[in-house]
Amino acid sequence: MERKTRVRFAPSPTGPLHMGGVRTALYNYLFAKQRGGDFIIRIEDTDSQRFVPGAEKYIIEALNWCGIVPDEGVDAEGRVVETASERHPHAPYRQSQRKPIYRQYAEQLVADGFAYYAFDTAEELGAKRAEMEAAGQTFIYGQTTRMGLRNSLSMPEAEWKELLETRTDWTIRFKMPENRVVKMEDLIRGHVEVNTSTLDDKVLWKRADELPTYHLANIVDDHLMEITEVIRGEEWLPSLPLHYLLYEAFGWTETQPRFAHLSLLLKPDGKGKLSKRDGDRLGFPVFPLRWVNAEGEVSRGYREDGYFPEAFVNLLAMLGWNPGTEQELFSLEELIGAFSLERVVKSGARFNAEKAKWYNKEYLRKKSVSELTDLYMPILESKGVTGFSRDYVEKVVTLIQERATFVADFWDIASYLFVAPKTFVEKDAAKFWKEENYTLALKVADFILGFEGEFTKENLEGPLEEYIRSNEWPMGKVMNCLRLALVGASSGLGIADIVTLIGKEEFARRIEYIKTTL
RNA sequence: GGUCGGUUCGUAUAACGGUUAGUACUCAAGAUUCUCAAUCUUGCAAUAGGGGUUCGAUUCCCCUACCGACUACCA
Repeated sequence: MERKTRVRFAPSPTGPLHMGGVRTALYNYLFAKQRGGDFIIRIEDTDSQRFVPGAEKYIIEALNWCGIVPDEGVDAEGRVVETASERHPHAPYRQSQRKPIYRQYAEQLVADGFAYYAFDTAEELGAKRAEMEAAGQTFIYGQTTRMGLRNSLSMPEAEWKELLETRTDWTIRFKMPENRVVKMEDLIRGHVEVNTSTLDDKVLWKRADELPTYHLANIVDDHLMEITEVIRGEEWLPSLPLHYLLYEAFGWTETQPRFAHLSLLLKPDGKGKLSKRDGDRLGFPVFPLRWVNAEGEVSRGYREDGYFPEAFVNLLAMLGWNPGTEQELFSLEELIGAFSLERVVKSGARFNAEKAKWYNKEYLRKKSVSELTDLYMPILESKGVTGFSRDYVEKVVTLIQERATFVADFWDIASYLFVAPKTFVEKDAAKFWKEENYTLALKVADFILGFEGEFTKENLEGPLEEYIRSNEWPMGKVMNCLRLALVGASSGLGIADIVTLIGKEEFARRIEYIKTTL
């Protein structure tokens, strides 16, 4: 039976979504869309201790910014997403709201002999663990130790049944079978085998808050929501055998989803996975959107740093996946068409900030002048620049578009097209602002001021160069002298471009100013 | 420590037994230009080590090294 593809991204609202998380969501989304399936966002908030206010909203907003919109799930306001005309038998999508669902499944496992009640307190277990570690050993709650602990397997029935009633801090643990080899298939890694004798009895459900742990909630929800493929981070690979066993215990193996475990994003330098600290240290964002935590600590975001969402999505897609061709630039739509789990790389990908910038630069070049102008206008305003027509700004943008990586670069590249330079680069001035140069340059300035006919680059450029050449003046020196007056440095746009853009009067003003200054 | 996963230029990756080991980013040099940028050209640079299997291994197997994840009443 061919089932409709349904995948989910299941973040835990314990903080802002890391770019690695966005990549996981993206791969899920691409996989689903390519197959005409559903992409679901499920919030895994079963850990009341680590809940962070605002995190869920952040996650939804971040995905939204990337163009990753769910077919089912919750939106930023916490509403159930309604697509098309379909109703959602799978709601709610927040595990805390699904609380009543889980207990029966956990109890069913106990009844069927796949799980048991455990009454050891966290303190008792902590002490045991410390004790074993002191002796150089590792404590695991499992087949070798469970009979020596306090649970419904080791205690007389009457006794544990009483504890079940009187205490509210017990748990339900999975009874890991002994010495069984679990054979698993991963869509990315292939065949994986693990012997259950190395595994412990994981807690599935907690009486204290009447909530399941990840493992139970995950399996139950994936089953109930008819998930067909689970694409998640590599950190889950070690618990895959447990999940297989859980599907088996529930009798759900027929509809068990297929699994794919993605490798992690690594630090650009040194060892370990990419962390929040790396961004601060190396100067790039680790999060899609800016985030301010409860302590007021700010983490920068790709959006706020000036990355286009298309660029961000593109660079993320290429971190651990490749199309098998030499194409590097992909729109979301193209990614949907080209994506495949078979071409996802097994090894961890080291993030490279330079390449990230390159992507943005490419996307900036593809943008329309009009769109870039829309983005640049507010920046100009924030610089206190007013009084320039949109037409003028568009002309500026046209000239500098291919020189920039971010829209914010526009100002650094060509602020002199809006305001006269106040300072002059000393080194450049020393090199070009010499008498033998500027006497000539001032004559050229007079030529420009006296230029008749329509004042455009096309009209001016030829005659201007011709004038300098015919006099056999040194082109480079003269031009750079003028540039110094116009730009404040000996680098920048062509003289004809600058002059025709700022106009004769402003040109004259800058020439007068530099005469008195240098 | 144990379990599982991984290892191709600095980085991202291609080559799914046969290539002068390709491409992109970065970096360097040159060309071009009134400068800078852009652009174009060229260059630097890799199969972790050791054993097998094979006519032939980047590719398959084993060992070692290194990296990573997991080893919570966290996800």
